[in-house]
Amino acid sequence: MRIGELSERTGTSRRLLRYYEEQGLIIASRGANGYRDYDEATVDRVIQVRGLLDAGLPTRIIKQILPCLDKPRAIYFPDATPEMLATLEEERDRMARRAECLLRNRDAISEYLDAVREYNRV
Amino acid sequence: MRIGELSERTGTSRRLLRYYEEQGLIIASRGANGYRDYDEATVDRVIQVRGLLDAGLPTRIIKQILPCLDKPRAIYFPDATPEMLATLEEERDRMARRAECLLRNRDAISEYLDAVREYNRV
DNA sequence: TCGAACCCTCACATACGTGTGAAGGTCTAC
DNA sequence: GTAGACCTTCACACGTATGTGAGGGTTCGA
Repeated sequence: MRIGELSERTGTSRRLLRYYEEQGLIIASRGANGYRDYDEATVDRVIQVRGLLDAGLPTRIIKQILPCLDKPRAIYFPDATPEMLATLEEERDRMARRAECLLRNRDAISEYLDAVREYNRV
Repeated sequence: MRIGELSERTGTSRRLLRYYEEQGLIIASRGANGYRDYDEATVDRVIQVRGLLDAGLPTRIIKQILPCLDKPRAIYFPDATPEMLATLEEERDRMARRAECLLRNRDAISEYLDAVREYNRV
């Protein structure tokens, strides 16, 4: 699939798809004419990347954690240095803290909305 | 308390404290000499703001949701227009989605780390 | 064969959170 | 009264994710 289709199917501008490639988050083979050629799985990958970006992670980190997120990651464990594992652990904890913060504040907003609705009903 | 103390107690540069004020996230009264004067509650507020920023929310949004997060927000309900309520609801849902994404990927990382550890043990 | 609709690279632009430093005022302790 | 530590505003700079457009090649249908 070419970049236009991937763009439409993921709701992501062509510019950003090229940027993600530049950052090493997705890969594309090239046709004889130089056009990028994506395979089907890239759709999901782009959606995942966007989710992580929207969740506040920089591409640098996303690039690091993506290999752990591949579905059939089974057989080969890349040269996972202890430092890299430590980084991953750290990042995992950061993510947990972020999620906690988000949920806490989400609840607070919900409470507030409930209170306002109650107030307006009376 | 002056900006230096607030900076130390929140682990936030003076520059950023001034920026948060400029963005309407915190307020400070001024002494006769022009120095900012913060009250005790500002410490918690700054920490909350930092958490939200780290969770990926822009100051624009944080400014909007902060009023709902004040502890004794009881008595007055500000002129909560329907549009603002809708925005809040939307933002709440976005936060939930982000949190979900973070937790999902956190779990994936955990799984990966477990697998690697298992692999290295054998 | 022409035009539309793709694709390419390159480069400049913007918003946002943040750093850094200049130029200068205030306060405190020696 | 002077040095040092604090404060002020202002302004320029950077990294990151994104937009936009120029200049140019390719493909395909009328």
